[in-house]
Amino acid sequence: MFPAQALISWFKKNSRAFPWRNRRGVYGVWISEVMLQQTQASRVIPFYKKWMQRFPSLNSLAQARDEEALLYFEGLGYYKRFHGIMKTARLLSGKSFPKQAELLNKLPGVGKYTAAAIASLVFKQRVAVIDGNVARVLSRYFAIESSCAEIAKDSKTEALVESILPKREYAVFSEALIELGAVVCKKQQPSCNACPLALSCAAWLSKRVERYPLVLGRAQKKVFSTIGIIEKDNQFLLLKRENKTRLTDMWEFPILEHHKQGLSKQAIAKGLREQIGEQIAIEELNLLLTRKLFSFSHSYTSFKAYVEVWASDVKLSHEKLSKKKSYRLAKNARYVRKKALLKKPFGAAAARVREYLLAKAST
DNA sequence: AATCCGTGGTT
DNA sequence: TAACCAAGGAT
Repeated sequence: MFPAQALISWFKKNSRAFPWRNRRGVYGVWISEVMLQQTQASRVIPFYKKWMQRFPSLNSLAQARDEEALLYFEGLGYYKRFHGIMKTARLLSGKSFPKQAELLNKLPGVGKYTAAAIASLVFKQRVAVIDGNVARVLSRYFAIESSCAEIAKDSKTEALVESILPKREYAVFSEALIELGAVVCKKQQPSCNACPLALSCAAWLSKRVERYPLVLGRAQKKVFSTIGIIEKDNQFLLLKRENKTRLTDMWEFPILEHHKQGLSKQAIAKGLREQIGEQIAIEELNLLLTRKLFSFSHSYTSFKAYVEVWASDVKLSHEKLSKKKSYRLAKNARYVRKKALLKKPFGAAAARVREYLLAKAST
């Protein structure tokens, strides 16, 4: 018999205070649940507070400009979440949220977990709420020989959770299971001595807690990139990542991703030229890559980028460029003053370059 | 169905 | 430093 009451009692004494637990309005729960996807609660707090202050309601969000709203998501990562939020906001503008998990699941960016969480927390629907935390707790309690991802998406897990849902306070129970995974039944160094489930936990009873859940390793690819800082009349050239699969609609300095280290400057210049504007002479771009500013590495989800940042000792001017009738800037390119760099949403790698430029008196 | 999508903190 | 991790979803 699963000790549901012990878990609920534990939760009532030990639950952490979060801003999204103050009120249970569907809008706030939705925003918090999306922000919490694959993101630790402590990191979400400041983002959530600023977001709710600026966009306190569904309608205020639906009326917002995408680029301004994206600034409030900058730094959280997995930006598809942001685009899903905006799509859903406009879809629901002037309407009310659906209350059934099945319908919530159809909203952009609202998957099985988030739909169940909203339905349970806000609308008190009796549904299984399964996230990574729950999967880990289950893997240990029942000694399931699978990875968290496999457990979470296995339909049998849903039936398992439904079978242990208590008759009363099932919404609190679901939240407690998540909280237990986050605070006690952690991946590393779980606090089994403080766990209300320990006495009947299969992994704990067999002293094999660290074995669960199973993990599958994956190799990380490497990518080498070169950024060209192009400055003209004290403005920096930026490119907006339109129609890209990652970092969609965010801004960056002209960057060329290549898969070999030590690509020739000529080849890099050519690659950058194609992004910036087709008609810039290669000779000119070569002049733009005369001085290496610094280099750094940045880890993305499935690859690690080794980035070199280059700049020029040659100062361009509008006058000089406009004399070339062949000069044409790409549609997604803008020259931006230093002070305005912070008004554009940047990914972490571009933001790192931005910090470098802002910290320096000049390039 | 396997793969991709970010980031900052921890080990 | 490299590897791993944290309240998933979409294709």
